[in-house]
Amino acid sequence: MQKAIIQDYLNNYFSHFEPKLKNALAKGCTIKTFPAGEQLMQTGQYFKSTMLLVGGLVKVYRQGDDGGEFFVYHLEPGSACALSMICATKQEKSEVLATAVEDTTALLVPIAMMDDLMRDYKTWYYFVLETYRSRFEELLEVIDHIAFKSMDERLSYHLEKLSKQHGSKELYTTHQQIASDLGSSREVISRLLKKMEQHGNVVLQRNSIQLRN
Amino acid sequence: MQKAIIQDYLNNYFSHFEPKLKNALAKGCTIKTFPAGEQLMQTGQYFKSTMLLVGGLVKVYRQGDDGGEFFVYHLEPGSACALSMICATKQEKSEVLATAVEDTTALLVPIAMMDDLMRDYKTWYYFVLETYRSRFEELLEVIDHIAFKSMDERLSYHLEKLSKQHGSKELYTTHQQIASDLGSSREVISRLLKKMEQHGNVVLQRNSIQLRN
DNA sequence: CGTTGTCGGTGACTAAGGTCACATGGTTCA
DNA sequence: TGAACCATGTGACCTTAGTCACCGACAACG
Repeated sequence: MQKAIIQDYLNNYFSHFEPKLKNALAKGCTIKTFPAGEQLMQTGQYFKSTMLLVGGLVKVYRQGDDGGEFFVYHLEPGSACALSMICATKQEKSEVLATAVEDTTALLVPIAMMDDLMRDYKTWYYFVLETYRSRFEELLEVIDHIAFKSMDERLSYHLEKLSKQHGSKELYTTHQQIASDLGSSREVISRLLKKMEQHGNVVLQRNSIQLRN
Repeated sequence: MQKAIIQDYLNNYFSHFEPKLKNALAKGCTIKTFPAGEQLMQTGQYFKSTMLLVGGLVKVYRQGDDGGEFFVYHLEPGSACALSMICATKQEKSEVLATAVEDTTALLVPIAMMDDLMRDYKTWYYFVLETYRSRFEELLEVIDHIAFKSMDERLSYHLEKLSKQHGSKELYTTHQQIASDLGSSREVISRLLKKMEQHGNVVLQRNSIQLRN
């Protein structure tokens, strides 16, 4: 039965929610899955519910007028999409894109529930604020990086981050992909990676990068 | 009497708050003023209250490791500092700097009140979310600009913004100041401004810039 | 096996923006 | 009036990163 599955998810990834809150959520939520590569969110979209991630990995990014994309942050199980929370409550448009990097599972919390949850469960309200705060910080970090750092620093940092995300020193990706994430071009990234390899910081193979150090 | 003054401020700048909410705020708030140039917020600071602006203008900016600063957004009367809201509730450190551009007046809402306000007044909770959402959007806009736009576009945009902020086509500032805001250097800004002047978009004088068009 | 597509490597060039050095011309104030 | 200071203008130069053109290597697949 679905409700039991939802309870399970909540216990695994949102264990700090009190039992009553979990029950309330289990009652109102539905489960939705997205295969890897699928868009969860487009610019200009309206939301009817907020999402709690319970499996997979989601990439959130911004699109420029010219079509270039720019990586902003990842969402992992146990986190919520701050934008969907607020856009849902306020019925505002979304301003970013999100796609599933891996097969992803999310709990959909209908906006109709939000007001009640907010009023009745301090844990929920703290959770929402905390979600916002941490995304906000990530944005500030992104700004710091593009404002103050050079490409090579940003590249190292990005690789580190990907590595932590997947819990592995072996990254399966292409130079082109990294270039889009950082808003740069393939050649530049290839060159910088080469330099890093010469310094012994990485080992390059086709379709994969191994981090040393 | 102070309570009446606070009520007055609330009526002027937060007129959409319902009377009960205004009363609750008036009971718990204190007024604080900051002379132009004073820091309202440093990195690493903890908050004991959240701020509602009721007069003046505040500049929020980020500081790089090297000491360079980078303008993020302005706060005007009628808005609240999203960061102080959340940092206050969560007792987390602040990550940005804020200084008063003009003499500034703010209402301080003690964090002890936040939980109750949040629970009892839907208007307040919507206000908090909306504050967050709009700051979030501004951050995304900043990211767009540094990621996708060239310096001359960013400069024009920044001047426009300053002009709207002060409600005047005459900006009293220095090239150096603009350069810091945009994370660039004085010479570059001077050159670009010169070019804009040649195109008839601005008129330059010592310590001031007049926008045309 | 050859064809085709994707990925990565590389040199040459360009453009944007940052840096340096120094000039100019107001402003202030003794 | 002249010294000190500040905001600005400007040429020369350098670095970073983006672009173009093209190549080789590998994989997939008929």
